[in-house]
Amino acid sequence: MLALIDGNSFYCSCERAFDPSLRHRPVVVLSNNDGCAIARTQEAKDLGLKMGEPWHLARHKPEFRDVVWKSSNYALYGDMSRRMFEVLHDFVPSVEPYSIDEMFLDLVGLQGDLAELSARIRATVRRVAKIPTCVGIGPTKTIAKMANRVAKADRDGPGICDLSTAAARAEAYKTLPTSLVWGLGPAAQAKLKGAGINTVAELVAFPADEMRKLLTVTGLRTQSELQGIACMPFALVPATKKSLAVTRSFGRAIIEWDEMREAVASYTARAAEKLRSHGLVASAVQVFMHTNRFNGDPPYANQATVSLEPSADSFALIGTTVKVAHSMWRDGFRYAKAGVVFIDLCRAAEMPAQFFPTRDPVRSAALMHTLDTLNRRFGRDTLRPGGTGATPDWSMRRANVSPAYTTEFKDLLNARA
DNA sequence: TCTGGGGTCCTAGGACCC
DNA sequence: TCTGGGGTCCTAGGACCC
Repeated sequence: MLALIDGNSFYCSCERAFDPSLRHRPVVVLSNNDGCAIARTQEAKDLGLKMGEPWHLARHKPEFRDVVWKSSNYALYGDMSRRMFEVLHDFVPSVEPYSIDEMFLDLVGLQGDLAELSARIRATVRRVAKIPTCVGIGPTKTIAKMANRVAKADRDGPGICDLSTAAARAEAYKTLPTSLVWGLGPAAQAKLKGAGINTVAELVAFPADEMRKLLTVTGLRTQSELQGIACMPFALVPATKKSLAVTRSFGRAIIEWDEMREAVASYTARAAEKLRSHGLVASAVQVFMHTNRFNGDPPYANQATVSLEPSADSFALIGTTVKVAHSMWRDGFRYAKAGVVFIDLCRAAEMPAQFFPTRDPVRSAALMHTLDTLNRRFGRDTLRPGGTGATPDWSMRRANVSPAYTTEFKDLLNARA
């Protein structure tokens, strides 16, 4: 049996954990560059603020006058996620983090009533990690996920939905709409509707071969999961990443190559850091840049993918990505976004040896290790490769970001007694 | 002034091979 | 009269997720 626990309005709850003035108020956390709404408290949802709504438009609407907005602060949210994980891990040995705010728990072998256990877990996460949550229980991930959504939808309910028994499922499926099912997006919903399927009960009863024709193997898998047949294994060890990206919109349009070069170099340095932190090397990289698609600027978009000598060396990678970026740069456009995506990743330890390496692998690893150690100890960007900017004026807007309460000594809260 | 970022999986179709 | 078929690999694009 599995449970899915997930933080309510997670980013907003993280902000509230350190700022009591946000309690009971409508709060929204914005995407990078203070662009769109990506997390809303219940109070903000009740006002009609939509997920993904561009804030520069929404903020002028009178109904959102009292909404408190925050720039996103991933250092804080990532650390709060880690705290949530630790609390859960004290209760349940097997925890699989699914996203920053969701974790699957393997309940097999645990004693007692699962709903009662879930209630205790939930209360402890609230008290210790300061995050309100909902819990869904079921025999497969898809069922647990759906149960979680049911729990969330019942605003005055207990925050827990238990679909562990076949009887509970049969009863619930009769009325649950397919839109609550994980993995069936707008395209799938339209097809289901066309086939006369509206409830989860109808979805489960649909002939398997027709389901395959309608929604391919993905839909078939979802159907099996809803029938209680697990197709998505519980994974205690996270799967190795297949790609790793750093992509950003700029705070203002970039029109000079020098600025683009600096941006691409900075994104590459950051992505290379991430590679190393996962113990990975990349064998190929994709670089892209494009203009603003929304504002009527003359459009230009380009991307290129090149193979690499497998590496996680910032200097080597910057050399390549800047060259690739230069090959697609065209003067006269107003660039809004660029990005670097590493693909064909493999573990550094299993990296195929090069016959003619262009860099001494031992010296490269030593240099990168020193770079990472110093930056971990003294703060990000203490040391950075030449040609990368610390906080250049094209960097993203974060006009209302909260302090890094949990990851910077200088931002620690003061307590007075 | 102003519209996010980072992932995974699946399929169709072309290139290529024998 | 009449011009194969099957397999693999790669890529682009779609769909979905948080």
